[in-house]
Amino acid sequence: MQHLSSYDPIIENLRKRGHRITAQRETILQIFKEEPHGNHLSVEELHSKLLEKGYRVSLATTYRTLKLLSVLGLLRELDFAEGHKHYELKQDTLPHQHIICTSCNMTLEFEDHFLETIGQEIASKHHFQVIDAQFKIFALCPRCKDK
Amino acid sequence: MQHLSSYDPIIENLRKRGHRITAQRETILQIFKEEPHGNHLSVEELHSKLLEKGYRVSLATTYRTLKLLSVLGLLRELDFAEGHKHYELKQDTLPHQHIICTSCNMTLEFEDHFLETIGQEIASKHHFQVIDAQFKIFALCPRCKDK
DNA sequence: TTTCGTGCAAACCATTTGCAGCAGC
DNA sequence: GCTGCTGCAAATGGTTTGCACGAAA
Repeated sequence: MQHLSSYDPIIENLRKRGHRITAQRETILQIFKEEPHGNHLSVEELHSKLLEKGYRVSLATTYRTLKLLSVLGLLRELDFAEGHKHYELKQDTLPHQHIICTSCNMTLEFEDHFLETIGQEIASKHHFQVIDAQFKIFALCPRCKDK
Repeated sequence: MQHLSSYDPIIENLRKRGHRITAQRETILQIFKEEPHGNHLSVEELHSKLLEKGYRVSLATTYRTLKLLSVLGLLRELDFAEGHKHYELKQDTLPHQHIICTSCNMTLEFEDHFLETIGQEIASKHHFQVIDAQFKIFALCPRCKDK
């Protein structure tokens, strides 16, 4: 595939670490960039969007790409305990965390001005190097709690 | 099975909500109570301990019991993103959270004096009813980060 | 006696993997 | 041209489920 020279920090990151820039990887990144800010996608959702748009990327490659980008710290891997994982771009997103309804699986993002910092402090106290700090509130949403 | 009249809040909770008190459920709770404070067990670990001690509880029942106790809010369901869940007793444990090494899966607990409160505040602002607030720091442990 | 809970084995489903061919560099 | 990446299909592994039997209340 021919690459335009448009600079992209994630692509650069991949290149620097010796990973190849393939059409599949660029396409997957493209989908994430088109998502509303802070939105997260499950593997199936991402794969469906790829197919809808006419790109032919196998499920296996989708899994492999998401895993790679997560390990490299370019994606955030979210687990809402409903059987599959969700992913969101890490760059450009304001720090935010999630409330998950354990009944209907609805999720809600809320801004986070200081949890990030708290995570850093706690980690360095124990000599750990932070990759991602996640605060998850499992709860019943307004609709479900009234049942 | 004959029950001694020893009072146990979890057993009482089950009884009140119309669930039966079976030998399997009592045994599983017993294992958790014997664990060091704040310790968490995977389903397989729990099942192995059951068999080691001579109790015959099927894997299926182990899964069903853990699910039930979690939904009832008596166990805390923890997901460390390594393919399976962990569980810990919710009663009697001081609020604590986890740092997880994404390389070797080692986990470390740290006390938490205020994250619980923060979770409550955020949730009520959005009219959610908290079940469990989990703060997880994914990081590299001292040993793994030097590789 | 009436459910509910359990054990067993089969089913499920998200994710991973072996391998041959293709593409990035 | 070398090697990593991809697609495909099969394998894997944690978790769930249908069903008949046994136990709690």
